[in-house]
Amino acid sequence: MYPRPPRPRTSMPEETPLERERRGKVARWRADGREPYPWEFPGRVDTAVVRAACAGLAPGADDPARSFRVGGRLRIVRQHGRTAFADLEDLAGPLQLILRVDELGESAYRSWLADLDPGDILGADGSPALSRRGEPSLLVRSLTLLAKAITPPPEKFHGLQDVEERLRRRYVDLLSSEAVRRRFRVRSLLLRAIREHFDAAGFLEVETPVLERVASGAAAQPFVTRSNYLDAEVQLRIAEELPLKRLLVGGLERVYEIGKVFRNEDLDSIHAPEFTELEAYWAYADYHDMRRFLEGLYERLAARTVELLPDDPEVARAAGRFRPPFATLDFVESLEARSGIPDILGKSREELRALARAAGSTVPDGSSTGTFLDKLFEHYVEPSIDRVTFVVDFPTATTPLAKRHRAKPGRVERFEVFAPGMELANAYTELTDPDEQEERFRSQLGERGDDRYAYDADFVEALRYGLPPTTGIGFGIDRLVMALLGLSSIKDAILFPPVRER
RNA sequence: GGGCCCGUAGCUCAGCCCGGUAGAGCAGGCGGCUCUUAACCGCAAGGUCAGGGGUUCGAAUCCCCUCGGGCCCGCCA
Repeated sequence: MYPRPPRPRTSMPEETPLERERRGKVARWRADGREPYPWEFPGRVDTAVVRAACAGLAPGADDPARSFRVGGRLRIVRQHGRTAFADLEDLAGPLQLILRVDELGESAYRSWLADLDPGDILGADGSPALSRRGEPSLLVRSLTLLAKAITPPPEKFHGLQDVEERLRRRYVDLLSSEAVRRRFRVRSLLLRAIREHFDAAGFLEVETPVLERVASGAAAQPFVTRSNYLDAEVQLRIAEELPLKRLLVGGLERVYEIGKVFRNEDLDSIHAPEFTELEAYWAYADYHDMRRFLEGLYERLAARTVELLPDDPEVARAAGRFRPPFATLDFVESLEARSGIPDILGKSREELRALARAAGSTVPDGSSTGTFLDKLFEHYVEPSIDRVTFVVDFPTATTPLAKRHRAKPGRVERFEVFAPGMELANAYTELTDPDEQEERFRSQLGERGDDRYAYDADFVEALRYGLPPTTGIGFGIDRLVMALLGLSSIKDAILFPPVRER
C-alpha cells in the first residue's frame, strides 16, 4: 500500500579536474600541519564595520592604529604581482582586501595566492584603508582559511542563470547572488512584521496538528501517509481552519497560526504543493472588522517592503498597490454586470453548469453549484481585476463554513482579496450555528459526486458548545510575498521549491 | 494531461536552419606585472554536445522515444 520510497542519492558526482586541483591544495595545507576547516574564528566584525571605519581616510591611506577581523566568502582575486586585491563578501556586503608583499612577507604572500580560490571561506585581520581609487578596503596583515571550497562557484559576472540549477541547488543561487539573498531576507522580515501586527492586536500564536485523520477545511487532494501509533492512515492538513475555530470555542478568543499546509496538486507559477498559510480567528468581531484589520496590515507591509528595498522600481510599483483605498466588487453584481446573465442566484445547478460550459469551463458535470459559480466569476470578472480588490458577499453555495449574510439573501458574509493574476486572501464571518453547519455539510455532500468538504462531525459537536460571533481569515505567505515584491513565480518566493529526481 | 520552447567545458554562451575533425569568455594551471574593480598580457590544458534509438559514407546539427526544466492552457477553495 505504501511502497518504499526511492533512496536519496548517496553517491557523489565524479570529481572534475577543477575539484582535483582544489583537493590538492587541501592536501598541501594538511601536509603543512594547517587545518583547512578550523573550528572557530572569534572576534569577527561584519564588513560594514570596516567600510564605515574607512570614512575620513584619504585615498591611498590606511589607519594602522585600528585593527579589524572579518570573515566571508572570497569572490575574486585581482593579482598585480606584488600587490593583490581580493573581494570578500559576507551578509553585510562586499569588502576589498588589499594583500601586499610588504605586509605579509614574500613567502606567505606567494603561498596564499597559490592556495586561494574563488569560493573559499576566508578570514582576514588588518587595518582600514582606502585604495588609491578610493575603495574602502582592509589592508591585510594576516589571513586564515576558514573553509576550503572544493567545488568552484558560478561565473563571477553572470552568476548562476540556469533556472533548474538555481532551484535544485538554492544554496548556490544564494551564494552567487546578493539579490536572491536580499529577497529571502525580506521575506523573513515581512513575516516578522506580520507577526508583530497580529501580536499587537492581542492575537495568540498557536500550533495545530499537521497530521489529521481526515484533512478538512478546504477542497483539495491531501497527501496520505501512515501513523504507526494510530495504526491507521493519516493525511497532511490542507487548511488550519477547523482546529483553530475549536480553540475559540475553548475561549482563546484571538488566535493565529502560521504553518505549512499541503495540497497534493500540480506546481505552477502560483501554486505549490506545500506552502505557508496564515489563518487567524477573531471572536466578537465580523468580516468588516477583519477587512479593516487586513487593510492595516497591507499598509504596514507595503511601507516595510519599500523601506527594505528602496531602490527597486518594480518593488515600489508592486508594493504601492497595497496602499488604501482598495477597490471593492460585489460578487453577484459584478458577475451579472460583466456576463450579462440576470438573476444569477435564481439559477439551478443545471442552468449554472450550462452557463459555465458556455464560458469554456471543463469542470466535471457532477461539480457543485458553488464550483460553477466560481468558474463563472473566474471567467467573466477575474481577468479584469487590475488592482488589489476586495470581492465581497459570495453566494452561499460557494462557501460552506461562512455565516449567511445579514442583509443579502442567498449570500454569505465573505470577502476574497484579489491581486492581478491571483487570489491573495479569503475571509468571512464564521458560521457559528451548529445545526446550520451540519445542514451545509450535508447539502454539499448531497450534490451528486461532490466531496469538496469532508463532513466533520466532531467540528459540528464543538460548535454545539457555543462559538462566539467570529471572523476568520486565511492567506498564503508565499503569494503575499510575490505580490509585494512583484515576483511572477511562486518558486521565487520559496527557498526550496519541490523538484523532481533527475 | 495538451501545446510550444530549452538542455553543448565547473559557470555564461556561440555552433544547429544549410550534416563534414566541438569554439569563445570566466574560473582553474604555468609565466609576467606593487592600486585593481568582470584588472590586464602571454602560453598550455579542459567535452558522455541530457540519455537512448534511427537515417546517413559521416550527426551537437535531421527524425523518433525517454528524462529534466521553462512558458501557456487544462485541473486544483
